[in-house]
Amino acid sequence: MDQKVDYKSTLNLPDTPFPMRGDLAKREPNWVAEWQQRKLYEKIREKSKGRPKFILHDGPPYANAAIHIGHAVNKILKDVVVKSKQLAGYDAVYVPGWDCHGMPIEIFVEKNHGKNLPPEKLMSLARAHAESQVELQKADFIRLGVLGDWDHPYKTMNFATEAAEIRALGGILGRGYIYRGLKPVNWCFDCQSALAEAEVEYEDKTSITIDVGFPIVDDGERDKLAKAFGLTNLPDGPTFAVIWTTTPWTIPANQALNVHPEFDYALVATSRGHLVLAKERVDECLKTYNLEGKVVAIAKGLALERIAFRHPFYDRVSPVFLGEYVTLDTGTGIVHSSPAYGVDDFNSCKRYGMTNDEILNPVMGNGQYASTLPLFGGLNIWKAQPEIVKTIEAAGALFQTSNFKHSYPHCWRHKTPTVFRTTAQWFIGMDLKAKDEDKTLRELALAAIDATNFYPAWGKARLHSMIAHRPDWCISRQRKWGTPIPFFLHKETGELHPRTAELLEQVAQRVEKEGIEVWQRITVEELLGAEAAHYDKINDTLDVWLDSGATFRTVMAATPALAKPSNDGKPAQADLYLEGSDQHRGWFHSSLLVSCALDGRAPYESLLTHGFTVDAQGRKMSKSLGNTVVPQKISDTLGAEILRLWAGLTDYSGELSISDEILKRVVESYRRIRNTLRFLLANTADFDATKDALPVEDWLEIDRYALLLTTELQKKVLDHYEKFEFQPGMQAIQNFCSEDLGGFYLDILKDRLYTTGTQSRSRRAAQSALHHILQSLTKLIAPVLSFTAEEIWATISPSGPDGPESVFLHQYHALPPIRDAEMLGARYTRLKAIRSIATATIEGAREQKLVGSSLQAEIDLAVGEADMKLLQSFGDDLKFLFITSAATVSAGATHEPVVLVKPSTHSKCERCWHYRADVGSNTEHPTICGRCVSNLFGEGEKRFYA
RNA sequence: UGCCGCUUAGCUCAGGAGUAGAGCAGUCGGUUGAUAACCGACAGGCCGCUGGUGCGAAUCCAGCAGCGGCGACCA
Repeated sequence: MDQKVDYKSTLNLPDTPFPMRGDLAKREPNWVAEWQQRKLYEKIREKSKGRPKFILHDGPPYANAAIHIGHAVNKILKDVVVKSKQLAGYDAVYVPGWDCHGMPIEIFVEKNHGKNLPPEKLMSLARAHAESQVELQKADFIRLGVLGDWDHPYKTMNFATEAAEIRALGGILGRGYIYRGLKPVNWCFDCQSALAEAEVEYEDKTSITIDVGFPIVDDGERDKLAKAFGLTNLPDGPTFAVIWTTTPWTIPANQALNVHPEFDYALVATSRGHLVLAKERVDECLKTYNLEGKVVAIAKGLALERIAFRHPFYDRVSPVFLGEYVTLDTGTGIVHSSPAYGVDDFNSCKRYGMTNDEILNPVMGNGQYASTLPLFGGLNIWKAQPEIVKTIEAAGALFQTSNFKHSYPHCWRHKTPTVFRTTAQWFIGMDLKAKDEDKTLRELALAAIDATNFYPAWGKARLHSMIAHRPDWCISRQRKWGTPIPFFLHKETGELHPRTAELLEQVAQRVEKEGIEVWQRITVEELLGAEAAHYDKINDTLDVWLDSGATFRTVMAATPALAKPSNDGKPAQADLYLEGSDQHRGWFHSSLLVSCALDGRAPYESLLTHGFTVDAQGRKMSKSLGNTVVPQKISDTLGAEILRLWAGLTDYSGELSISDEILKRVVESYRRIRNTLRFLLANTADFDATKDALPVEDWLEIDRYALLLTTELQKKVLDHYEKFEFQPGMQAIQNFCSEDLGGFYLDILKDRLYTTGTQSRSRRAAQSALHHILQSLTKLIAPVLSFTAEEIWATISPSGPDGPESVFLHQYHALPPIRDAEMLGARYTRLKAIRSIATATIEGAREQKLVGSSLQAEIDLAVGEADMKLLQSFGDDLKFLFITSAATVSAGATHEPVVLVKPSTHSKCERCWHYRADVGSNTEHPTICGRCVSNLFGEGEKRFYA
């Protein structure tokens, strides 16, 4: 053996086709395509038959425009939940859905094809547009690695769903919750429709404010006013009740003035006559009016009741009504009341006996004054405001005008200011009781909230207070692209047709076949025959929030895959609804009300909420700030896997911040996890668990300890997953890879894996442990790092005739039990403490250039009695634990171990790199040590601990 | 304006009355048999601010600030 021997080739070095770099952006689309081609979702369903179902019912995104980061977060979290439940042994079904009716699509169609299209034309264009948007978003969702029944998603515009919604409407009506009422409702002039609470958002708006004087009507009223102020006569000259408003456009509809019964009102003498103002507001008002004034008399608001003033420019009387809602914060303490355009105004006027017919409503649905309105007919109300101010001024009634910035309701679709407008609408009454219920709908909903689990817990208080305070739900819309409210009203009485339930079913059957468009074609005669002459057909549509709010019934209960067995005759609840926190007033809310109206309980057992995405500074994402992060771009550069890991590593209960730096950190985390898994793969490449695995009892001690750490990790992570806490789970995995594996077990293990006999017990024991760790970790990361887990799985279990196997067809790994867990934990906890002292000391020696690699060092550990016993118990294997060439133990003077490091004086074994006295002891192999000779040609070294 | 939540190292997050923690990033070094990887050491924090109760507060209490959310009839 004179020739140089290639000992390196005798080592068992890592070997794997699994690349170090994921090349995610490029390779992910292949996985996605493969999942689709192999019908993975269906295979999982097949395999899970008979297991308990876990239903995460998808909240339908609105079918409009490409997805943004918020959509991505939501879908990824849903996917992580579903997969974690699937791996936990459930049949975790996921049927994605889309919200397809409603304004944005209708607006889109109007923009592109013009207004005033024939209804059926509009609807077919809307349907086609919605369909295209569903496809667009679907592709983006699939690209994120989300598994679901993408071939059979639900759409609220499916004929069957539309029909089911009409039946649900019938159900709610049948239970007695629906009524028609004349009320002020939120109104958007751009929608030309009523809006629900959830469709209104507050934005800053600058309004024109005016202070307007309403002159006292006549001598009779002057006397009453004098009396109210305890005067015998009202002083001569003009007398005004002065009001302040931020909505001059409501002045033409003014029909009353409101004062607070308890407040003091002053009669103030000024150069412009006598003014009635709240006493507390006098000084400030006079200042703004630039007037000197003197309080002549004081009266309680109560005394002013029903005294009549005159409208500033119309020949009309405006009486004083009492209102508790009047405040003294701003204004004059007197509020002008236009019952058609304010909730309080409406209520107080009704209380004073005003009939519906008496309420003036000169503003049309499009925001213009009716042509019949004197002075301003045909004008847009916002544009008319300066004119109104001028008119008031010309009438000598204007005391002040200025601009005022305040928070004001806006349409969340159009972003334009909304108003309250009194119209006849259909409502679901919050405080109504069904015939067989002793609780009101509101009470039912509150009780249902109590019975629901919230993640995080504060969601409960939030939804509770919303439901407790919300007004009745206005469910009718004056639009076309929506589920019709197919009612017939009696022309004289305004009553619903007595056979409404039956008629609804007839319409539902038609809709089931022809879609909601059919309502446009159905004539009154067709359904009512001879009665037709007495009935009007309603053309309102339903609020889209009812579409999505009813999906637990129209979709979940109607889709066999989503239906869980029910034990009480009512459809089973979903296990979970998971949406952004804005859905407390959206889908969580509407679903709760519809479900309580129909079934008297919530449609879900648990609610999970996540926050919104913000940038690194915590600012909201907005196009104008230029801080938006586009999911498609991340998928195409870093890979969707990075976005998934970002979601998994972020505490989603608050805001989720994302930025380039944050993503960079996520990429680092990804590499760490990926490379650890790669090492496990590479060192078990020649290991066939079915043939080579050793029972735990035959492993070396440190292998059992590694198994113990893995068992603890898996338990911890699964406990977190159970509570939908992915961030701490993923962080634990990351730490496990760095600390327990990279920094300890794997580092120590390399010598044994590489140098001992390929099939030796020592090596097979290590591989047995690595096998279990790999199995466990791969499945633990799979919910979040789905692509990577699948790639690992394909490496572990190569393709069968059916293509590569999927990790998602499996469950979390069942780790073998460990008998001596407690003892192992104690031993190695102390060992690691001693080890960190040793590594620090070796580092010191390295700095002094005494040693380079730790294998150049020999250490002596001077320790106390207990530690001595511990360390000696490792016998000859002790050095392996410290990755030194030798490790001895001696009695130390102190309790704390003292480590002595010296460079080895022996030669370095060419093969195992240990410095040993027996290098060259075998003359046939002069450059390697006795240990290597034995491992290569003899019985192999005996190891028991490491 | 009211209520709720958050505020700990450059980043993501733990901890929760008793001498500040992890991972990643940074710096330095080792290794070159996980190599665009791996190992080690080091450095880095008035634990948002101000008070209070404790022997002792990042931790409990009060107030304030910033950020976020929700609510609000400002006619």
